[in-house]
Amino acid sequence: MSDENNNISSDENAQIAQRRAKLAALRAQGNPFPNHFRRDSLAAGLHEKYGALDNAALEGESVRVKVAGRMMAKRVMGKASFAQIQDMSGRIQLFVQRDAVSAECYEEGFKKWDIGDILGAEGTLFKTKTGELSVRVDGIGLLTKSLRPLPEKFHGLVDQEIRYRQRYLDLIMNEDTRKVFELRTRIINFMRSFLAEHNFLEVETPMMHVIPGGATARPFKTHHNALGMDMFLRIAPELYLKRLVVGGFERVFEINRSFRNEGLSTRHNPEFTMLEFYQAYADYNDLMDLTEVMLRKLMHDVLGTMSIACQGHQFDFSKPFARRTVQDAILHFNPHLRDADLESLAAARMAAAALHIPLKDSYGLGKVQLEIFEKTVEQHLQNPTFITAFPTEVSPLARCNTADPFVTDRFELFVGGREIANGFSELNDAEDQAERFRRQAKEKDAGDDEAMHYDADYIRALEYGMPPTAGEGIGIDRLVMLLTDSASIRDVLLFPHMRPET
RNA sequence: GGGCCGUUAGCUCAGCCGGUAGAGCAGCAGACUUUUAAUCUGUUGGUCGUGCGUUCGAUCCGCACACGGCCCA
Repeated sequence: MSDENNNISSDENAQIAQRRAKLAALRAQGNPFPNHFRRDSLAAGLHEKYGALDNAALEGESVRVKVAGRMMAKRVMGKASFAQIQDMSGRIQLFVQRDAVSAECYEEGFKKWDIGDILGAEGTLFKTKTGELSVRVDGIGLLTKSLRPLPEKFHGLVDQEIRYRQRYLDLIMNEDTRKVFELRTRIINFMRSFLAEHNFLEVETPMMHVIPGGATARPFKTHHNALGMDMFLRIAPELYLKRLVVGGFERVFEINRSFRNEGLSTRHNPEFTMLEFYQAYADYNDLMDLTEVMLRKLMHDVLGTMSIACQGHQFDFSKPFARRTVQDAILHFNPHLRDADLESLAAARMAAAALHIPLKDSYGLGKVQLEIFEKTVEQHLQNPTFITAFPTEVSPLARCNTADPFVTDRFELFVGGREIANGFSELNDAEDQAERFRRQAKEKDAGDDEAMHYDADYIRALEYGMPPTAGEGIGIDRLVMLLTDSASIRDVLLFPHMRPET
């Protein structure tokens, strides 16, 4: 180990120096980072089990406990002190008396320890005269010396930047933050077990792709040294999951990261978590039904409510989700438009121009319709709503509708004006898929760097035959934002992407 | 990418018309054996985000940059 002078950070201050001096004194007496203490209780468990008893009953049972955690409060009153330690479950108060732990331990140990230090303590449970369940400590030790002072006890840590950059500190200080991430995990666990119960097989597919596919997005590029080749971080797992359906895994899902090389915003992080699942012998209507059942059960089981408040709006999951097509939705929210305005490219372009929606010359009717939809409809889709029949032009992996091949058998689910899920009956016609890849490749050659590559192996897989299948992707981060009332994706990512500190 | 706002002690925040900075908490020293934002007495702590400019003089005014927040594309 380096000595004290070699290893100091640039933001040292007097308080840290004082703690380093205390640590140096501890080192002189022995190992200041012992790892022998074993607790037998967590704070929340004690409150749950003994919180209802009065002091007479508690003292009568003389319950011995060993607890450990970070000291978050310390109130010294001469020869007795109160402290609060925080563990993974919550907080418990310690009552530390000099005569119960020895004068040596009290004066030279406890009184010199700092808020933020990690302690182990044992003793018996009792209730103070104000009724707080506490441990009457008869043995206590320092388990880890903390060198940095914690934020102020009352206001806590408020600075957004520090909360994101030093999430560990945010988690120490803010119970709300801990709750968000615990809920995130419960949401993901729910979906995992829901799908497993419905006979879906969880799989892991490559995150490093030679041909990035499954979405229209710019990829991150990396390089494989031994193979001497560029590779891409995946923008979606879709094409690999469908290869597995070809292979006979007729229900598969994956929950993991994808990467898109785009800007950062309150809704975009370069790496984000998607759930994708695929079900053979099902179509997009089956998946809408499944999604509705899954989200309702998620609300019920995990949140315990069918109505959620997010950013000042209330969303109701108790009623059947509305379902309407892209065209119907456009007409509904633009009463001045009529069917004819969406039926030819020229008319749709005029309608878009009247709405001040910028278009590129390359856009066909489908893309123009989608632009109008995004600019005039999405924001109004507050309660859960499935939008169906997206134009084929903007759905290169989806199966065309049999009656109207201009659109695909595809849906997106919107809540609070935001897309939560995207699913469709899969295109399993290898020749049609090859033709769509060729069109995408042409657009890529023409300069659209978000257009898809031609994936010959994927076509080969389809040529063996993929059963009729429907697939869906759910943006986990955005779903968690919705369910935790979070304004920014950074609030639901433990370590959101940040520019380097200066 | 554009607009607006922010950056002052470890943390949360003040700081008037430009005259080298304050509070609370935390820390340090002391008192205190049922406190809980403990209390009481005393006290340390600052390259005011970075750089340039204007000025006799800049935390304050101007410009640029960095990071963050909000809104827009």
